[in-house]
Amino acid sequence: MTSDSPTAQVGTRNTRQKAAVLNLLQDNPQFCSAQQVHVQLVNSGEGIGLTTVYRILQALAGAGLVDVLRTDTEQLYRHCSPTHHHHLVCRSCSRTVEIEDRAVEQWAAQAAAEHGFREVTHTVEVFGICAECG
Amino acid sequence: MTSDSPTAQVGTRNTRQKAAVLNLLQDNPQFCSAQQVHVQLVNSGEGIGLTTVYRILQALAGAGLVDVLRTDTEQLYRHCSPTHHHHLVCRSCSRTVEIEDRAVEQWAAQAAAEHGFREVTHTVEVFGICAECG
DNA sequence: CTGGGTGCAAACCCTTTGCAATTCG
DNA sequence: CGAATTGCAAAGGGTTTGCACCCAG
Repeated sequence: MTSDSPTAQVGTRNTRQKAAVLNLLQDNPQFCSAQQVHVQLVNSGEGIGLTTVYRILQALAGAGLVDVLRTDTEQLYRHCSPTHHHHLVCRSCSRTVEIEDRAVEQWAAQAAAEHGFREVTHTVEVFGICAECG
Repeated sequence: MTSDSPTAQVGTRNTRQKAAVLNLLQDNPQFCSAQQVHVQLVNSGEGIGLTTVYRILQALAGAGLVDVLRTDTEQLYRHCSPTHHHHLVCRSCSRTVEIEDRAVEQWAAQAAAEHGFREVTHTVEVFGICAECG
């Protein structure tokens, strides 16, 4: 938590690979796995290794530029707005909507405080079937 | 759905292994991994295979008798009350408190409804450092 | 008896790491 | 040039599966 700059540096060098990953994420508003990102990049002609995709994705997540969603077996990444928010994800088509509400934050903070917990964080994910899939 | 026997809904037979796992979980109010459960059972003299622990834990989770919490690398299981609730977990010692608040449920339901989502479910986990560890 | 349950070992699968070659600055 | 970055191959690590044996009903 040491960088607040908008285009927070992910590492110190600008490489073709980083640009490619970041680019793909910005065009894709959906959650996708590291492997999917890799395949898509390779298919679109970008020479990039799977390892590198993992490393860049980790760096981006650490920098808060992408959200991470854990499923049963893998982690999904998605470009996101820098402000705190949560997701509403369709169980069927994975369509994702960012949602936000201060009430939840307050509720979490208060519930934690009541039990003497400090340095509170929370994870919230809402799942459902979207209108299109319904 | 009424269950009189402790191993109800988890397979069709009552075995020593199922009873042992269920027993351990009931004595342990904390989240613990399948591997931890296995080690504890073996140390206490219960002959049981790791595979079996995994299978029983899965069955219990499916039957709603235990909660599942996903961390970076593993899944933690914990005996839980049958009613809907969430957890407040200490990042340091893993002490866990069940918390509940209708406001969150309503918030999630409403947020989903606003975007046309149906069959809504949600996952909420609150993390912090408990008083003892602070 | 009979089929669900068990358990060992090996397979799985996503993810991470070792290390040499590459490339940005 | 020098250090950060890349990428292949191989290791890691929790979880699942194949298959033969076992035991609750």
